[in-house]
Amino acid sequence: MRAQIDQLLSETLARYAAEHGVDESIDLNPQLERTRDPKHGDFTTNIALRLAKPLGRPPRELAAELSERIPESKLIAAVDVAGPGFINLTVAADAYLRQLSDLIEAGETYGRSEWGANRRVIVEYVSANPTGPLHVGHGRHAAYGASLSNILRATGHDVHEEYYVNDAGRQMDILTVSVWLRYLQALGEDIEFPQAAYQGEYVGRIARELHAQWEDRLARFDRTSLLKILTDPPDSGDVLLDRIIAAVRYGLGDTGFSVISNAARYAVLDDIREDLDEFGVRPDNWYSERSLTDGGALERALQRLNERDRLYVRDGAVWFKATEYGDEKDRVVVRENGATTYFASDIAYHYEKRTRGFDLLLDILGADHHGYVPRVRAGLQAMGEPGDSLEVRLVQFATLYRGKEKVQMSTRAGEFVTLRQLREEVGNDAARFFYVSRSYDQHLDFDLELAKAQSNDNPVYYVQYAHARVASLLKKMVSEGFSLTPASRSDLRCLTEPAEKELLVSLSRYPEVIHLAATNRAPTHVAQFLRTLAASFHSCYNAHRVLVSDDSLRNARVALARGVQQVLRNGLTLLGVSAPESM
RNA sequence: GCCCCGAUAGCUCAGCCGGAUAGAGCGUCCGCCUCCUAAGCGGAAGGUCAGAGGUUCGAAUCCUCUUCGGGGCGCCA
Repeated sequence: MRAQIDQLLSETLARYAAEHGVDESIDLNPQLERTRDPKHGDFTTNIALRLAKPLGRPPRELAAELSERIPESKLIAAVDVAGPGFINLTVAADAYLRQLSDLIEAGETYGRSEWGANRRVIVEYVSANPTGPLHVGHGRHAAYGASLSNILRATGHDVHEEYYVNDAGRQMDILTVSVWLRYLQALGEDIEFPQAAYQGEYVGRIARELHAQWEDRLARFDRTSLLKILTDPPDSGDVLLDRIIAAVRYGLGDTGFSVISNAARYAVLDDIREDLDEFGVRPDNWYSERSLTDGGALERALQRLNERDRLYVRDGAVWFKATEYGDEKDRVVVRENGATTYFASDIAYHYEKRTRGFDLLLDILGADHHGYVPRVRAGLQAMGEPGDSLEVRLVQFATLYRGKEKVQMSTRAGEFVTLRQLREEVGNDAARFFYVSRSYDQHLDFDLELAKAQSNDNPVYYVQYAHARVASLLKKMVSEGFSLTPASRSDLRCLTEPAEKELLVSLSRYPEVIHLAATNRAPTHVAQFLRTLAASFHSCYNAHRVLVSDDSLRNARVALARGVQQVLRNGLTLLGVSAPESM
């Protein structure tokens, strides 16, 4: 609806510009908006106000001249000039009724568009290290990334969802020795478990499974030097861990070490996969960082950078000339000890995404990565890819509260509330909705007490209830012997109450909301819209009986209720929230 | 020191590309079920949009500075 009116205005402006020889440099975007106050009609444009100065005309006169040139359309019932020079447009009542019929006809496809023109987008999100269960912060990323992917898909993008598995590097080694030390304890060895190692309960569980399978065969080597490290630890936890890693790797050999490492990784990844799956989050692909090394992609990427003269050696390390692409400083890609950095993997990974044919690489990252963005973009550019093929959305932190008290979270210390715990407490629907009810770029305070209380504070029930109410209404209609007769245009003309008009307007806005949500990468717009729509529905439902004896009026109101139900369901589905038939 | 995010009703937050009288929920107070689900609805009270400048016909919205919060700045990932 909005697009059609936009078109009318563009024609008007083009016509006016041609008649008066308007300079081409002047922005003729009509800036069409929905009105907030029904007294101002349905749509308004400020174009006369904005053009008044460049054209040297009084805004109200200009508005009047433009109004006269708006083409005849059965969409528009009235055009008024108001206030300082707004042009207010009143949409013909029948246009809304037509929209309602179209909506019911379109069903689950209502709101979809081809706007994205099949642009290939890869959305990378969550990508948590497989060193422990997902916590509440990851849940926000999961809900956001999955909902955004759905919205982009609904607006005609070719979307591929991916989870990048950071399964290489030191963190995995720390997990490995954490498991191994617990395994030693399972064997009955009396050792001090280091503070710096992973404390979580799952570490012990993996260790016990290893013990059951391997008995003592993963500890058959001389452990005296290792035990000495543990009984007389260095001050730094990191140094301690490095020594333990070296000692365990030496004692077990690469093969033995990778038995532990693989067991730990698979156990944690399986848990993450299952957790996300239950949360309705299902990436199309899990991309292993190790596969970059094993498949040679990392090596090839570094080689390519070298061929392009973007690397140099200093202090025994290999550096990438990130400053040449606007980064603050150059960055290390190969450390003095010969190990490649996480950043090196990321250059290779992002380049690899481009070679898979994606037009847009959309990364959903934590806000703590903001300093990281320029260098990844620099990496892409240095590889010969356009810098704007990378788009990064930084999700602000979710802070957890228990009532007034902030819950400290640290993966390594094992002090966290897991996503799974959260889901079990508040339910998947509430969690999904709650996570996207705040804009991704704002801090989110997640109060467990409040979420656990299952009070009416949680807006998901409110929206779902509206959906269930319609379902109940339709059942009631059948049990009272009314037939579901599609409403004719003349039936629909019975919808004359202000509350009904408000609903019709709301329903016609839905496609615009989806479009806006896609443009701004903001599923929250959908969530906010659903709350507003549900509120309008509850209000209307309370004021006007649907199952009245008058056939025309009943058919019309049933159609309106079905329209509401359809839009609620479509919106909830995009957010990964169920639309229950009864509550 | 540099960078990112924020400050809107007692609390938690919406507020689109700058637009007409700044909204909702919770809480408080007063009402509504012999009637389609009361997980609902109606009404009342509640505001220096952190502060100060600036741009503009017009600023909660854009720019600058200040204050106060949250986070980040590694040959970690």
